[in-house]
Amino acid sequence: MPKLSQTATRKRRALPKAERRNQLIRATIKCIAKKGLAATTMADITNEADLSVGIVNLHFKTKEQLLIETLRFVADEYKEGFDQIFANDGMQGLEKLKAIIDYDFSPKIINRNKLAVWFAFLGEVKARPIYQKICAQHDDEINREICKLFSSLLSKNSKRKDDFELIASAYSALTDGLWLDILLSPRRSAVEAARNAAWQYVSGLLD
Amino acid sequence: MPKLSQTATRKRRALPKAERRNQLIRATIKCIAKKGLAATTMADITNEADLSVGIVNLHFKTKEQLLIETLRFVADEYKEGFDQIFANDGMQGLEKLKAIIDYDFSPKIINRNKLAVWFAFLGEVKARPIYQKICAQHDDEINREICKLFSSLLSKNSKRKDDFELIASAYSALTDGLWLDILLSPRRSAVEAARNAAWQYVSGLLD
Amino acid sequence: MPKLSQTATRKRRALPKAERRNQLIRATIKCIAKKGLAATTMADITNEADLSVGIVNLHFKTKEQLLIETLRFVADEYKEGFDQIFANDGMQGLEKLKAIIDYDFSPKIINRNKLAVWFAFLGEVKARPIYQKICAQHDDEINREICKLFSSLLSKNSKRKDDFELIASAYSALTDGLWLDILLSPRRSAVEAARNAAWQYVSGLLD
Amino acid sequence: MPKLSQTATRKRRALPKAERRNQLIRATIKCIAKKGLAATTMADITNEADLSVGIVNLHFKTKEQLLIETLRFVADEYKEGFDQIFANDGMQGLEKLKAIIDYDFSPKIINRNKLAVWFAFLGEVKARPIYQKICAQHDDEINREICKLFSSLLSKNSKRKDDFELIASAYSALTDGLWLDILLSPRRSAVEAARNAAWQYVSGLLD
DNA sequence: AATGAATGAGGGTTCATTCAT
DNA sequence: CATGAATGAACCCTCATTCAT
Repeated sequence: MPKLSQTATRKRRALPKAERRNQLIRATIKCIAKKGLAATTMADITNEADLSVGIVNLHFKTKEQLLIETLRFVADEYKEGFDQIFANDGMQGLEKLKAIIDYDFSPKIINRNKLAVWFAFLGEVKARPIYQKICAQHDDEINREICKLFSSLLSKNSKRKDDFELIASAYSALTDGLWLDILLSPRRSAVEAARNAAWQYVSGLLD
Repeated sequence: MPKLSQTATRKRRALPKAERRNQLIRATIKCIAKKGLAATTMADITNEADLSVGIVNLHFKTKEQLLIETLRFVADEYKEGFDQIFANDGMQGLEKLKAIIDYDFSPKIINRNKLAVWFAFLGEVKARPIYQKICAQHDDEINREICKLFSSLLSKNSKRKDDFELIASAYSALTDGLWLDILLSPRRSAVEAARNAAWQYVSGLLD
Repeated sequence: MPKLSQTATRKRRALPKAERRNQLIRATIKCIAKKGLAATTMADITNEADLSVGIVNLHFKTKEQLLIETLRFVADEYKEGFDQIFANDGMQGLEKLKAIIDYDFSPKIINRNKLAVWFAFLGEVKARPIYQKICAQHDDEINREICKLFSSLLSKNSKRKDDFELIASAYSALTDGLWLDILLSPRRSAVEAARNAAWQYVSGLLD
Repeated sequence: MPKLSQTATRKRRALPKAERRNQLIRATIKCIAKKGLAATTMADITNEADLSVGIVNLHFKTKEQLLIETLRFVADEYKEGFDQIFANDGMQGLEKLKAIIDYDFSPKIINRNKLAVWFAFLGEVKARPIYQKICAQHDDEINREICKLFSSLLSKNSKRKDDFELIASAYSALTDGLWLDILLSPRRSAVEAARNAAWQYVSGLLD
């Protein structure tokens, strides 16, 4: 039982639940990018959000839950943009692939904070199946779409026609690897080079 | 006649310094793979090594130091095998590249524990420049070698001749991405598929 | 993961495990008597014992465990003295009962700290079955002995002969009630009065 | 014609102050019985009462105050019934004592929730003088009445005539002890046995 | 009068580090 | 060299209290 009669409160606010949750998730992203997943404390996060320490347990039951929802947030955000492109029936085949590449290396995605968060969670995946599950969820859907896309793109290429699955995997892996590259070596030119590399891979396939 | 049975030694026999260090580093790798970088404690590590908690301070100044040396150990190990291939003058061009690919997806490298450790550290890179530095060190050298290799391989390919740097980056990124893929989805077939994907990429370039 | 590299330690000691445990249990008794079960913190206890906060989790897994063992300690201590009297075959019947009464109101038992601890735990019994279980364990044995004693004492009393169980319960309840009385009103004379009351009850039965 | 169905009122209709207080005290009793004094939180209480957390502060200044008033509530309730018996001039001597015993082991008093609350507070008495004071208040008056009763009952008993104070204390202690017994071992028969034990004690005195 | 989001001191617990043995 | 009991800063989380609504 805690000591009775406590000191008074200082500030005051009151926001819709969803807004507070987003505010906290955004703060979490910043902290993970700045200090790493291992070293980020609740105090860091609530400090960053300029809120009191107690608030996290009000909106997320535990720190672990906050982290999970943060990962989900980042994953969902990526998936959303991806889906928009795929849902766009105005684009077809190569044009769509081009759009995906542009998206994958656009400032919206190539944000070192978000990349850092993404790879921070990936780094814990082996030890935390829940992270794995969250990542896998979107990955499967994305992979299916990419497969379909390559399948149609390669349908007329008698030589590569049957390799579309392998090629789709390679394409996805290439993207992941290029992202990691960007995270590791934040040269200004890296993003452009990465996009070119992705594009070169793709165009090389379609000769 | 001396007694055959000896009294159990309470204190472990002193081992050569280097051996103890290796023992601890191997335990660290196992722990990080099992529990993740964030959740691995000194007690976990010394338990895994079946040693006392005090011993780490004896061989490594701090936990941080042990982690750094663990990362270095994994990085060095990879580099060593890589260098052996490159130092082998008996192989040339495509043969060498083939050897590299075989190596990159050989059981020695594709060990889920080591992959987990590798990506665990990469996940903290943005927050811990020291990790970044350790990774970059080898990466630069490796990249230089890969560049040289592609430069020579593509020298007769008028169309791609000037893109060897881009291609080398793409190749490295592809490898990283495929490793990540294997870590994330440990299907038995993944390794073979990954090797094929890498090889397909390479062979596609050299048509 | 906690911050790496910590500050140095100040004091140093090293006691046999059992001694440390006893030291902590004794400190716990003092704290509960002084501040109550609800308000006693781990810091209070380790302060009282002049030890560091971390030590409790070294010798007892949790605070709850420490509390349980403290209750057990107090209960065992009482039972031990009780058993000594009952095991003493030199005493018989009334003499033995007299010895029990003397014991029940001797300074060893009538120690306000221990009484406070005892009733503090009893106060939580409805909510914590584990406390209940610990108390019940000894109580059953003690009750059995008291029953036997009264059974033999009353065997020649044709009027009360069959009520020995009821009387044994009443005797035990009376003792509990008198202890509570002493805890509540710490007049100096209370102990003597309590002993007299117990004795009067007993002697009244045996007229 | 007015609509028959009314919109649900978001805010509870204001209740007379006294009623809300009682509602909260009753909830407090339930919670203490269920979770113990130490583990009962304001949230538990307001939940149990199906009210908002803020309301306690409105009707009781602090948690401590609510607890104190809860103890007072239980104590007052007992005293009230007791006083009614004593105020009843229709009964005299033994008849009155019989009524007291019946009352002490009637379902109104032998309610495990209330017993639990009562002993929960008693368990904290040494540490919280305020609880002690509340208990003592009634106890003194009750003891005086019981003394008077035994004084008159024993006036013709030349042997015990002067022991009426000791006997009154013993009687009260016996009752407390029997209550504790009931709290600890909730066998169905315990209440009846307890009443019998109390009655046997009393009748034994008056032979 | 009533609500419940927000606060933050304080709680129990963990764990890297130290050092007497 | 090796051990492991001891330390204490720092962690996550709880919960009595406040106050804008």
